[in-house]
Amino acid sequence: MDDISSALDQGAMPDEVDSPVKFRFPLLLRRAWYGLNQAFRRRIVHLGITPDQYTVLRNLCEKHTDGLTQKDLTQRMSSDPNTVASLLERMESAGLLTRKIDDQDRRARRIMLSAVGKKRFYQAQAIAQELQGEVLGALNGDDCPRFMHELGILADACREAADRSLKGTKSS
Amino acid sequence: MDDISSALDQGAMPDEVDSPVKFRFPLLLRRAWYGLNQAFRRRIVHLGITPDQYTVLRNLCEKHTDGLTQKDLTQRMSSDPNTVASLLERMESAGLLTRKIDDQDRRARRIMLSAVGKKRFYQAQAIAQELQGEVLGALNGDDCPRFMHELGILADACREAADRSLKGTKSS
DNA sequence: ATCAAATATTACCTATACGTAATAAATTTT
DNA sequence: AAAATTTATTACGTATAGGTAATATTTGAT
Repeated sequence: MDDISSALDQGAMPDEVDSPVKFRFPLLLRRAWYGLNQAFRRRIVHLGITPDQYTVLRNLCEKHTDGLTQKDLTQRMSSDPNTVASLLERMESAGLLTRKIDDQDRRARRIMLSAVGKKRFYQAQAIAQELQGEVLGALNGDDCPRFMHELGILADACREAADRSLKGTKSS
Repeated sequence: MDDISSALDQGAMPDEVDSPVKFRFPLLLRRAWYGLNQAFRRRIVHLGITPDQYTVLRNLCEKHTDGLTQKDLTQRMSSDPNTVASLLERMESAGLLTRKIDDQDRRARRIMLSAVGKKRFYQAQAIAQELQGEVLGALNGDDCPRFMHELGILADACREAADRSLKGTKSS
């Protein structure tokens, strides 16, 4: 504890020295995610949906055959069952989708896009693509595929770290 | 609208064709951010703080001279005044920091880390660095600096897009 | 100096994020 | 097949994201 205090009272911040603020992964990730989300939220507010609701619509549109269960959606959205449940509740009230008990598994609920939901998705998709174009335009086009590949690797590593962090608490 | 419906009813999802799911920026960003956050939250829950509270502590530790105002913190965290206000309220109740009216500007509140807050930060920092090491280890070490540079560019582009999206609504 | 515009914060609201516990239905075990 | 276990969802609680409006203060214009 004395080490800590003295390190603090001197000028040198170990964290700063090791990795300058501009290059710290969590900071950049936070900044990018919140910025992108805020931009998108502001651009689609007139459609009466939020970025997360758009994510739901997109997932349903991509798998429109028989709809999806909440569990499916939870995984596809890298989200949480509780979050998805209340999200879908609001979206059902707003008439964007329907939820009915699954025939095969009566515990599960099958989510189906409504006509309104379908329409809202396509309206928002145009905006999403425009925004994505603006943002990715800041990057050299040639660098983009490699960057996305690496971001995918890190995203997987983050999810695995999260899963590991849970198991450690429960089983061992 | 007919175009939309017919496109939907055929098998081809335009979004899928243009850019495979695995490479879409918003998806990857979401996955990485939620995963990293969840992992960190699970690893520091025993310290009685959350990832966002850690971010506050880190910012205060890096600028420990005179503390920071809520406005300063808001900008440094790429966050929102409302969010920061309630965050700090909880942290003050938890004894992690103090808030007092600024001498120069009596509208502002100057935030100062407490001894407990300082201690919690250094406890959490060790965990944060370990986690960051695990995650970044998934990436080739040589690729890391370039990747971070590019992520920084995209983060800035996202923030600028968010700012643009706000002004468009108000002035023009 | 005074009044208007800008600014830091709070108050209040809705939408997530996600932990724990309860519930109900499916699956596995004995 | 009945009981124990697993699993999909809901119920409920706390923390964060962020919009709008109100408040207090500072700054700027007259």
